[in-house]
Amino acid sequence: MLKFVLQISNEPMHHQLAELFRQNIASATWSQGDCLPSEAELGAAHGVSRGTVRHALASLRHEGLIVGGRGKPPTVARSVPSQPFATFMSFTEWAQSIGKAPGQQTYEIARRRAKSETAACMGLAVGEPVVQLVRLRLLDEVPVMLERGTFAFEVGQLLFEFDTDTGSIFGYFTAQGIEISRGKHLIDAVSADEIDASLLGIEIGAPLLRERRVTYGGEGQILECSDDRYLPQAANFVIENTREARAALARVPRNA
Amino acid sequence: MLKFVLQISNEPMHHQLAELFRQNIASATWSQGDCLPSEAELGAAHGVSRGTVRHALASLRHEGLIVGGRGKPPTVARSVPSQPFATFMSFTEWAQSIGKAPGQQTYEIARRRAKSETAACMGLAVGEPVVQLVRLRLLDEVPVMLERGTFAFEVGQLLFEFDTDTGSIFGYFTAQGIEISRGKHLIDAVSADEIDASLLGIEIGAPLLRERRVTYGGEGQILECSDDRYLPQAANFVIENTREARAALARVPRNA
DNA sequence: AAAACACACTTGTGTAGACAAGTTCACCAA
DNA sequence: TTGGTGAACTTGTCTACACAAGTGTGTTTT
Repeated sequence: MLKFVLQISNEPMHHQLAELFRQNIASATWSQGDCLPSEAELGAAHGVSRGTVRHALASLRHEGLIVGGRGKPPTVARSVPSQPFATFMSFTEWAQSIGKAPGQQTYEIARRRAKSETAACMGLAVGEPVVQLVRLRLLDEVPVMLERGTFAFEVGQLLFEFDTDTGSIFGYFTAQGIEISRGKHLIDAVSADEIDASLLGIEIGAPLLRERRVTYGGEGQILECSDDRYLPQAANFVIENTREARAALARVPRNA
Repeated sequence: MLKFVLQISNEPMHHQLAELFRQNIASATWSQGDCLPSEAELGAAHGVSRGTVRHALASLRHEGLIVGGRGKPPTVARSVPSQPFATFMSFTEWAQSIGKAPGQQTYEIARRRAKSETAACMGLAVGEPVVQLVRLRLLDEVPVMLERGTFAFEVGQLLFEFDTDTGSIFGYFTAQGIEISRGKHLIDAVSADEIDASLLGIEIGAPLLRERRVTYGGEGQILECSDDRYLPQAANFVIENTREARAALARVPRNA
């Protein structure tokens, strides 16, 4: 641990400390079950006040990475940090994070008038313009997921100036200054229909892990509604929850 | 808003404030998009320091309930709070929270020696004793989920003194003083096999939403590994993530 | 009318201190 | 040897303060 290394960046000190602590956990410098150094020790080591140390540790507690109570330092609850927002929201970034080559084949991109189901999801009136896309996603050239996306027209029209076969829409939007702030994901399972089966190379009726996502911009406006169908033998979702750190996670009943 | 009402409980003030704020959001007293009162106003209203208000607001930020930055009060990001730990971990408690009658039919409960796959999941040696259970779960008498659970012997043996047809194992363990501290959930999709199909009343090969869960005790020991298979038309998982609040959530590749 | 500036107010960061609640270990008495 | 006690240390809660960074509004200048 280098003293004062944290001052090189302009980031708030408690952010830098939290990131350093996450790295210590991910690299097994602090292993699962290990006690962390005391707050006083961490403060002395980094030249910050106890309050700043506590602020950083609070973030880790909220992520469920550390647990503990009064009288003894926290212990590492688990060794795998949660995925950053961008890694989860962007297939391309995720692929790269696991050391695989992302690939995409666009089967269609079209401007359309929203039908009733789409309009409901997008918070639009029926008939308003949207941009829709069907795209196969691959890892190391192997089909993994079929993506059906519907974009609000204001952002979707930008996609006609972007080659959707070359990479990440998330990344492209971000580069265009579009703020992507929040995602809501509904996870269920469906049978592969004819299109799924044909593009993913599987039998009609095979089970697919479906993620329906609503993506929100910085003002809370809906940017995208999508339906991503994963081969379950290729990708899954992992969620951890603890009694101490509420996860933004719920099991919900279906009305049908 | 009643001044000083928060002092009636022994809970730390910042916890009480956070809970009050969550209720304000859930009850739409503060609606999505609304600005919250300023920190100074909240502090004056509740007779606490600004630091305590900020501590409570930090919890809400970590849960993704509120967003915002310098110069103006935070706004409500969404109106649905995350599910409490116990509600997510306990089918019975979840059912009750959505106003449905939970039901369960135990098809088998047995003490066995762990086979290699089970041993690996439980962190045991092959051949060590475990308690295994197959149970159908119902909502308002309608089959919803088939649960296959494997319990560490130390806790699983208690189930032979409990009627698993009457209710919640989570609740029973808690009442027996067993601390349940953390859950790890892997979500994928499978085809219904013969047992699934027979007990859930569906066709062989129909898609099921599978949740494989590892449940940890207070010392980090594994209490249970389970395989829950939901009818996707009955229940799904909803997850929200934001750029500001890291969720303990990841998409992960499968090796097969 | 539009742009720039000043000011009051807001949140975010960081420090410091006090005290309560809890843990651990050494020492002493039974 | 075992159990109890006290001290040192730990974390958790709460308050107070200072300053930076940002927002919104009113006033002045162009």
